[in-house]
Amino acid sequence: MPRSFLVKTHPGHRVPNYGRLETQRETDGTCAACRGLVVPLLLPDKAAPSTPGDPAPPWDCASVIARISLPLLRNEEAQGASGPDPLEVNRAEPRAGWAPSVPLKDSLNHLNLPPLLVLPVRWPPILSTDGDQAPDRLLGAEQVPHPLGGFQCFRCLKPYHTLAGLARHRQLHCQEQAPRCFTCKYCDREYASPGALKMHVRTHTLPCVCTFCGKAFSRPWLLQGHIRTHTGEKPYACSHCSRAFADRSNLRAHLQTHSDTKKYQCKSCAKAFSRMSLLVRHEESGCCPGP
DNA sequence: CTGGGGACGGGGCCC
DNA sequence: TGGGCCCCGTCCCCA
Repeated sequence: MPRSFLVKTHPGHRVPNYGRLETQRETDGTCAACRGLVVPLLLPDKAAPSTPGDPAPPWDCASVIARISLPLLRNEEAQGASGPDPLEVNRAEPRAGWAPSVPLKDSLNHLNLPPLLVLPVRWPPILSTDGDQAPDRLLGAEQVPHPLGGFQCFRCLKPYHTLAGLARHRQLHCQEQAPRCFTCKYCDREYASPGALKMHVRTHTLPCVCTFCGKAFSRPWLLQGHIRTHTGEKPYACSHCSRAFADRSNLRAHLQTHSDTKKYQCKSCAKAFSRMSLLVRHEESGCCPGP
């Protein structure tokens, strides 16, 4: 039984470039749907163009934020729009080297994301011609309350201090709705992101080697915990008894033994356990025979 | 069979 | 963007 319990499996495979996974940074490992720009919820006033019918400015992110047309990003309106599809129009004249592998409209549609938190940064912008592009309209009716200067996820309202943190968080939503399969070449496990696969691949390559016994680990902090088994260091002491632990998780599990309330209860016999694994083992032992 | 400790994998968050 | 750290969770083993 593998200890990797968070392996994601999806139909279909996508084998990444393992050389890059192991030796280089992934510079563009996000799915096409993730190739968006997460913008601060407060847009500067100067972002709004002054007059309708302005010629398209030089392509840059700021101009996209300022000039992108909200309705054109909404799924139902994009699908029901009359006349040439602006996304199709844009697709007809891609900037050399910037075309995404998945059409922008497709990536946005299947995501069903609220507008304006996903903006095309590698695709010619969608320009509005009605001139109604004030920041409040840009944010749209789905704007949620937020602290000044902060960043907030539209989907789950989770606040973030930094743009980078929100961007990373948004990738989770992308993965939820547009799972990609990155398969490990060592064990065929599949992951939703190249970063997750890269982390997993380290469990095969094991770059962190113990100088005491030569045992190898995937991450430095795992090695640190292992070295404590040699040194006997136990920095995590129980506040209820004199026992100490080398691993904080084990201290946490130990603290459960001091607790009067046990979190995991058997549905059949009402017996409670301090750990999920104990409950599972109890149920598997035959206490809870199925119908 | 149960309780508990040891070891470790993976994701999220912060810097 | 990567590393460090934390948390959650699991499996293995032993008393």
